[in-house]
Amino acid sequence: MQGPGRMAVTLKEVAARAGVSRSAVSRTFTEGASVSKLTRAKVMAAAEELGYWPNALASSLTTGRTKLIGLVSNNFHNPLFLEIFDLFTRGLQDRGLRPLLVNLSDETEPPNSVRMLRQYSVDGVIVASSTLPSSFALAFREAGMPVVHSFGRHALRPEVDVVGIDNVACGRMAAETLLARGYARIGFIGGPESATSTVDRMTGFRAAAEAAGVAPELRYAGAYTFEAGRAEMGRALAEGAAEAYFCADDVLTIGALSAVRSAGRAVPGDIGLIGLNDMEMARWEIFDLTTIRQPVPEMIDASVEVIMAMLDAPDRAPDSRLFDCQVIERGTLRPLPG
Amino acid sequence: MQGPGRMAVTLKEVAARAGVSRSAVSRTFTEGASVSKLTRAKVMAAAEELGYWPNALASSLTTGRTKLIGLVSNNFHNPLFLEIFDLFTRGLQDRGLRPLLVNLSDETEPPNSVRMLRQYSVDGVIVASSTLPSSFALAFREAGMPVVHSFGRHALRPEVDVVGIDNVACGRMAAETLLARGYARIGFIGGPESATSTVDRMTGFRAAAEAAGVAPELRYAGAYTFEAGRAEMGRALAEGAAEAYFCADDVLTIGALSAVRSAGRAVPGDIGLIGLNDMEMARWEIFDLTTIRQPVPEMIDASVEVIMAMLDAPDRAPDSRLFDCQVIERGTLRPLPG
DNA sequence: CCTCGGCCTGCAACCGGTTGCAACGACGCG
DNA sequence: CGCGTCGTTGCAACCGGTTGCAGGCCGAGG
Repeated sequence: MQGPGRMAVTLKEVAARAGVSRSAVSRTFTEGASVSKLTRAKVMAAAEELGYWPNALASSLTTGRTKLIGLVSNNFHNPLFLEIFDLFTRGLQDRGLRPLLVNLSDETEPPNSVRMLRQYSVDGVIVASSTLPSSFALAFREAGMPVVHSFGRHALRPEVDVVGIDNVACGRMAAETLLARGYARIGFIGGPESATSTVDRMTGFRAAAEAAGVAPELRYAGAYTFEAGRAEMGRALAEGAAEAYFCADDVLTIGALSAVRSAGRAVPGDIGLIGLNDMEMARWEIFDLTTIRQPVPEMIDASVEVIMAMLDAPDRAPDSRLFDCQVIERGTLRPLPG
Repeated sequence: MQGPGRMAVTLKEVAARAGVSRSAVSRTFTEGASVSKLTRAKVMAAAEELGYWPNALASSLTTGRTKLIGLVSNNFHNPLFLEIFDLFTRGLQDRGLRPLLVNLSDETEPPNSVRMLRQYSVDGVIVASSTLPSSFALAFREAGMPVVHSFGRHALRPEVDVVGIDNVACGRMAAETLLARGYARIGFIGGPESATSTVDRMTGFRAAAEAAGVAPELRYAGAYTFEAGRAEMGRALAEGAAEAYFCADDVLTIGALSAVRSAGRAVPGDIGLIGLNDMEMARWEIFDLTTIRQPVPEMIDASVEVIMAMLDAPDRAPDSRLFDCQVIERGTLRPLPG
């Protein structure tokens, strides 16, 4: 049952033991192939005794399928991404796919990663990042791999499949939420100015604010990190802060919260904060963040489904799937009047 | 230069274009093979034009090396592990290895994962977990794969390679740190009672406390999570808490901190806390955790080195590499007297 | 009883590389 | 000039599977 363990058992050995041809063994392990009950039984018995399982890499040579999916990201400092990796690995595993994790933190040009992913003949690539330029996803697609860019930027005629949220709408939603609560002077704290997520959220935020006749304060922390959020909020406080801020990411919001508290001011008493993502930590009582929830599990599920679909129909026209976000009321904003 | 992109270019096409045999092409791309300067140049030119790179999986068939390393874990809810994944992926990538990420959160028995890792012929396996039972690492080794258990339990005659810390010593260090600061009634809050890390840390803690003539309060939160830590600290407070606690993990400590603060008591004024790990978040000003630092980057570097060594000498006797930990003084313990 | 069709089976070629081996040419040396 | 050596090359077999094809077997139908 357990098999000899040490070395890998091959098709040939099973065939010999079962007294059938190698093809028969192969067919026993291939979904939908034509094998008689008897042969299958003999093969299974032999396989069981030897502890045989087909070598996925060898079969990929002829089938052209490795069931390997490149999971590429550069966000290894945002706790949200631990949740994301958890969900992606489970989602892929559940469907018989294997994530090949690629860390692009130090990479600025696509060619290296394209080459690597090609060398391993991944069946598809999931780019999970809100900060990687879309040139990466595009380069993968141009190299002939099915790609989905999760947490990427929406476009009307996208060049690669995107699963994301409407960042402009989220920015608008944030501004409206603040205004509805009677905050008059409001501000935005973004991440890297180069990240489309920050740009779009700012755009929506500003538009909604201006539509209501207020000119928002616009700030950029430069990164989606605690330290960046804290430092930027520190500067805001020094310059006479607004009454409430929309921080473009929860971890940024937590940094801002920290800065406000250690300046001896209260949240939401003195300054209101609203974040974005609703990562697990946002629920932690010590933060109790009011934030805009991004439906991460649903988005990841959709991403995996898109990749699955592309495995069968690689040349489908790319599509953009947007998910609705929703304000989660917790304790960093004063309540709605009335 | 970029090549046609669409489909994968093969050895044969390069050989044809360069006007040489397939072997010549293969040898051009194999370190240390015998090829003349002229042939190599012709091959490289052809390869460049076609955008050829050898298929790593095909070559693995004959070489027996995939350069794939199984990175298996079940800790997808502890922010420390995001740092760990970051460092592991970089460390592996830098050495030309590729992490195949395996999420064992729902898995209780090794056979499934053994089979999966064998199907993909990984060259080695890194078990990165402080809560997975050692039976997993052992099962991988028995299936013939080089294994290193990172953050695993130390043993004098280990059955698999281990890279870790001396948890008993850490427990002792924690107790001594608390006692040196004049805390008289001290307690321990562990994670899952089944995790060896919790057991060992408790053992050391209790031993050092008893050696000083104090009987520590022993508690178990049941998991290394914020909520568990918060709930357990809540119970401790309700039952009349000790003066200071050693929480067996930083995220647990943060949970405890949250409970203390929301009970209207102060840290470290009313209750002292010391954690373990020194994850990034511990430094966040809002927590400012006094904690025992585990040298994670060094440990991961060592783990990767061990795996590399095993690739060349798979039957080396397993060894246990322990790293020293160190108390990092921050703001959750009162200062040393005097 | 013969024929036809469908189900199984094994043969052999193939997937994209690697490698042992023998042959080949150039070169140095006696 | 003959010989041995070395570096280089291509052939062919092989890694562990898959799959088109043709042939064998069987039962059903005429």
